[in-house]
Amino acid sequence: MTNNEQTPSSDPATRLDFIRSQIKEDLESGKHDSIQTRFPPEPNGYLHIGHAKAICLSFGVAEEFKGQCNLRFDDTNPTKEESRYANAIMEDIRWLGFDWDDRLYHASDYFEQLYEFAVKLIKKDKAYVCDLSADEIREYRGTLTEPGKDSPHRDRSIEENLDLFERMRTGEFEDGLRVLRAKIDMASPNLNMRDPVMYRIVHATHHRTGDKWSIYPTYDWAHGQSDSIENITHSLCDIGFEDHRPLYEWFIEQLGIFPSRQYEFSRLNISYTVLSKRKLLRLVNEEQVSGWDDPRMPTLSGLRRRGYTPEAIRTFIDRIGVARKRGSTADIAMLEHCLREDLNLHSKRVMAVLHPLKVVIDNYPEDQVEELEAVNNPEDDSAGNRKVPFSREIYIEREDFREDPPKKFFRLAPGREVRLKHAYFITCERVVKDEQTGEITELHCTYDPASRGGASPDGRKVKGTLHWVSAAHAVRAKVRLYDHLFTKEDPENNESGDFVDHLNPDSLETLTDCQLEPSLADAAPGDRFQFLRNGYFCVDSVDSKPGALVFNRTVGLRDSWTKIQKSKKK
RNA sequence: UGGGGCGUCGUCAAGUGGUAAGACACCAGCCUUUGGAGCUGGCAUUCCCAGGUUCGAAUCCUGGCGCCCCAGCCA
Repeated sequence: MTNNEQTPSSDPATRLDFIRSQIKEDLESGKHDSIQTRFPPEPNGYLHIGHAKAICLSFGVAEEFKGQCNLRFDDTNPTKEESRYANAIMEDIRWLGFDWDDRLYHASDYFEQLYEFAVKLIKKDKAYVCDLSADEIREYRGTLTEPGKDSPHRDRSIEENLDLFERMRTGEFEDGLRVLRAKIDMASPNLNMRDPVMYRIVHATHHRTGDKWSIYPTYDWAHGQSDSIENITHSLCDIGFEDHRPLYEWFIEQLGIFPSRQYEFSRLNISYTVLSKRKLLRLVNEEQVSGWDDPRMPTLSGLRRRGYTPEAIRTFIDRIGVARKRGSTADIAMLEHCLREDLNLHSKRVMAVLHPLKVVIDNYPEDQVEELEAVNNPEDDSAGNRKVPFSREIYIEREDFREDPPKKFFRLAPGREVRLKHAYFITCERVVKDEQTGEITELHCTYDPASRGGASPDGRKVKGTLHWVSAAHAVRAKVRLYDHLFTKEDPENNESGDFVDHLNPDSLETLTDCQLEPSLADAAPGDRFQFLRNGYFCVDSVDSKPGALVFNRTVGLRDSWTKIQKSKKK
């Protein structure tokens, strides 16, 4: 190496994880001139944030070390895979910010080559056709502590194997009647080496190859060989495949093809959610959520609809790092922190009252309307200002008033003065209640004209600042408040039953009578905002319509008031 | 009592023989026209345990203990 420009970071604070260290070493030693990775999703479901880790890693290291990352659909099981999934997967990867240029591949592109490889193995007496049933194969495999037994078909002649294998391909046999197996070692302590199945007979229409094939390769047989065909130098996968590595290498060695190498990293788990396709599919099928893109789902499409930014997800993935231990769970608070960090910098602030309480400002002229100046984003001067209408009747947040305020409650109460953000100081003079129910229906206040804009006219302090919306100008909208999908930190690993039992019954609360400032009237699907003092919200991309806006709460603001209250209750 | 992997703060995670990074969370305070943001400080005398080697060990050796993964013709 004449230079070390390929090192992604010279910052000593940014230590390389074990994968990047390996790559760096392979480049410096001259083992590889450049690196090639791949992301190999199976098109049988939607991508979730666990996949984002794999995507960021495989595409990320390729970028950092000036190599390439292919997108390869691992479509070896026609009974589970569909094109619609493939399309959604591509959309999600692009949304995250990665690109495979013209390198879109499919394991099914290699079926013919794989078949020839298999014939080669048969000719080397390293593979054979086995007539045992699935159950029998399981019995013959032995157990964790006992070796397996050789299949009675293990010693078939090469000619017979060749003939049978070809007839498997032509579709002569029924599903499950025979399989092609690698001839390795039925006594291996590694179960994966006990003559693993390479091909099974499946008469099903494949979403790309149609009815051309009646045999399909298994993961173990297809994956490593596909890697090798694409000259993948570093095949990154999750740690569940660790035990498969000897098999991965055995196939490559027997075939004498390009020696791709597999490296395993720990899969991502996140507290208060589940990250397994099988479980997510179940939530969808059982209609526990509205679909794969329900904003509560940890799928990329769900997170996107919820209002997450790709930047936040990528930052999160960077920060949790890469290691190779099993069973590590990132705190969802970390994810939410990365989200807020990004949203705080880039979201326009607006005022929206979620639980409206009417306030009449008695000393404010009846028909007067003022256009008050409001800062769009205190974190970003270039975001500019906007005008917000103010009038005699406004809405404030119901929880911003307490008739009998507890200690440290800085908001409105009888006789108390607070600031209306961007507007005036008001003092609560009178509380109007429903005679029957006792519910507070209206507040009467007076304002101090000298405090226009929210400035203190004489230096007097007000502890609280409230957001508000002019009643006459407000835009009514529906707002959905989302919370964690599960009530347990680890719903996937709970001895006390099924994970769906721990679904959070309050994961979605829909508010139908929210009052928003008028600038929001023409917000478009996907637009993100910070509702002042409330949190970050986005316009729902599916259900929102002009004139009937629907917002999703992406994540709340950090809320130290709620924290104070909770700690007092203890 | 088969094989593989892993044990460093509540969580994620650096550290590869020279005297425990960082992030999140948490706590205290400052500041504030968002109880937001920002800022300051605190937060592992100790690295699963026990021995050993060494001037010196989270890092090396020995022996324990604990947790996770593998018995699909799924990936």
